[in-house]
Formats: sequence, structure tokens, C-alpha cells
Amino acid sequence: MADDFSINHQKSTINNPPEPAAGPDLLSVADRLHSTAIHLLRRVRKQDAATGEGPARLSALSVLVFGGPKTLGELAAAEQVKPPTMSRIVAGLARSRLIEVTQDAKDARRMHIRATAKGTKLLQKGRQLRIAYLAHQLEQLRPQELSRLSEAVEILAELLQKWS
Amino acid sequence: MADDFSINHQKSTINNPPEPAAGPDLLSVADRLHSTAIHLLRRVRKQDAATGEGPARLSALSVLVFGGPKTLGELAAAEQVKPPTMSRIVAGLARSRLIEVTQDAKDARRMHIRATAKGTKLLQKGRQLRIAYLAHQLEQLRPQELSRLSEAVEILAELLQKWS
DNA sequence: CCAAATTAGTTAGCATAGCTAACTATATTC
DNA sequence: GAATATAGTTAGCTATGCTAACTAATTTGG
Repeated sequence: MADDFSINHQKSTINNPPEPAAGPDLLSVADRLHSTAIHLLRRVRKQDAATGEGPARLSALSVLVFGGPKTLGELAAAEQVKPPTMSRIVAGLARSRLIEVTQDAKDARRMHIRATAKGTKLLQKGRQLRIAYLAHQLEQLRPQELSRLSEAVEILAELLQKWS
Repeated sequence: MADDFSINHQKSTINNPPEPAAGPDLLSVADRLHSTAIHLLRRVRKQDAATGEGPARLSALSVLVFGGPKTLGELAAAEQVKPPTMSRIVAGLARSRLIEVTQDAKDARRMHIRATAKGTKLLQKGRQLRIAYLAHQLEQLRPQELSRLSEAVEILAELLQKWS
């Protein structure tokens, strides 16, 4: 979050379809997809602020809540962040009593990090806010549109899992 | 993100459909949509780093390139950021010669900010990298899936425009 | 069995990005 | 012309990301 990303404020005019009538071309779908994802998250983002924790912390906490206890290195890998960054995020979460850190019995270098009840509760609260907001906006869609959107999200989610 | 957001690492188990057989329920679509958007952008994000400018700068530059010259206040509003934040972003872009700042002839308080040729070129380069990456990944979809995804993205983009 | 290499995490220090509060300078209003 | 409003900046805080250099613990290999 600080994260944000560059935006394309138009439909793709550069890179036009090489084959005109062969359905949507890859490049413009990619372009629109990117732009749309950015704008979607920008809206949703503000709901998360209500939890009082920053986005990186909420995200790490979420990994712990839904994925179970992890070592610092595992958490860093899951969040695609370097260890020093995760070290600080973990310190912040621990200070707020949202996680609990214990030593590994076998390997004194390792730490086990788990969400506390307080952490789980906070995360759920944030999720409720965010999802409620999104769901409220989606209410404006016609049933058929919602159905199509749902289908597409699943297609995309499945595709994402296949990427490295 | 620095940016980033909390993730839901499961399908919606809380808030199950109130009406079982009436198509996808709002809450789980909202949940999956959010999670998918996050993961999508996490992947794409790294491509942008190749430009050498941070995400906030690229995004502001993009507004200038595609939306034409703006005052600082307009830029801040477009980016949903406070003026002091935009002030620093503009300073950074100007230092890299990606934008050009001139005074308003009528009102000495105002500034006009426009992208330079260098700025436009940099942005296009970043866009090429990012979109090429995405498009490459989308190639793995079957034509029908791509078509559905495209449709859904347009539905969503239209919906987003209606939000405040 | 001990020295070297590897692994886990931390510390220090840098840059970006967000904010609020307080400021300067210019325009507008009364 | 004095009070007010508007446009941006400055100062200072927090959070997030990084790399480089460090400590401590474990593993490996001779």
C-alpha cells in the first residue's frame, strides 16, 4: 500500500486486436482487467482502515488466521516479502496482542507465530466490513450479471493458482 | 503496497447463501472477488518495479498522461490522496524530469502539471511490461473462458463507475 | 569432534507513501 | 482594506518495502 499501482485511464487504443473478429484480444482484456482490479481495491481499501491496523499487518494476520501457525520465514514467503520486512510486521502485530510468538523446541532459531483470539476477532471484523461493503455494491447488478461475474472470478482464481 | 490488503484464504464459509439455489450469493462473490483482485495485483506489481519509479508516482503520472494536465489539487483528488502527499509525489516526478510544472497565469497559487515526453515514454514502457505479462498468463485460458472473463470485466468496470 | 558453511531472524539505515497540523502566499468577499 | 477562503508547502509522525551487515544456532565434512 502503500501500495498502489499505475492506472490506465482509457480503453486499450494501443495494441489493437491483430485479428478483428476473433473475440476479445488478450491485450485489451489484460489492460481492462488490471485497471478494474486497481479501482476495485482502491474502494475497498478504506474499509480496512477501520480496524486500526495497516494493510501489511492485516494481510499477514489473515495468513495466520486462515492458514494456521507459521514461522517468520514462511510468513514472509506467503506474503512475498523479505524477512526483515516481516520481522517488523510481526513485531507490530505482537505489540497489539494480535499474534503470539513462541520458540521452536527443536530449533532455537525458529519461531512459531499464531493468531490470538483477539487477532482472529479483529480480522473477522475487518472482513465483515469489507465484504459487506462490496456485497452492497454488487446488489446493483442484475442477477444475470452477478452470475457472469461470479463465473469469471472463478475462472480467474483458478488461473491465478497455476501461476508460479 | 506498500501497499497491500488483507486476504481471505478460503471460500466463504461464514455468511452462507441465505437462499440456496438462487445463483451465486452476494457475499461469497464479494469475498472471492476481493481475494482474486489482490492476488492478481500482487503478481502484476513486480513488473512495475522495472520502471524505477514507485507505484504512487506511476499512478499519478498515468493520470497526467491519459487525462492531460492537472493542478496539484486535481491530481490529489484523482488519486484520492491528500495534498501534502501529492506535493511530494509531484516533487519526485519533477526531479526525475517525468513531469513539468508551470504557474497559472491568472492565479499564482495554482500550478499546472503535465507529463513530459520522457514521462509518457516511461509510462508506456511500464504498461507494455505489465500488460504483456498479464496477456501472457491469459493465454492459458480457453477462448470461451477468455470471452467470459472479458464480459465480466466490463460488467465490473461499468459498476465501478457508478460508485461515488 | 571441531571448524566451516548454512540457515533463521534481527538491526541499521535508506526510500516511498500515507496522514495531520501548522504555515505561506495569493485571491476573494464584505 | 480587513477578514476570510483557497492552493500548496513544510515539518513531523507512522507504516512498508528494500539491502547490507550482523548474531545465534544448526548442519556438514574432514
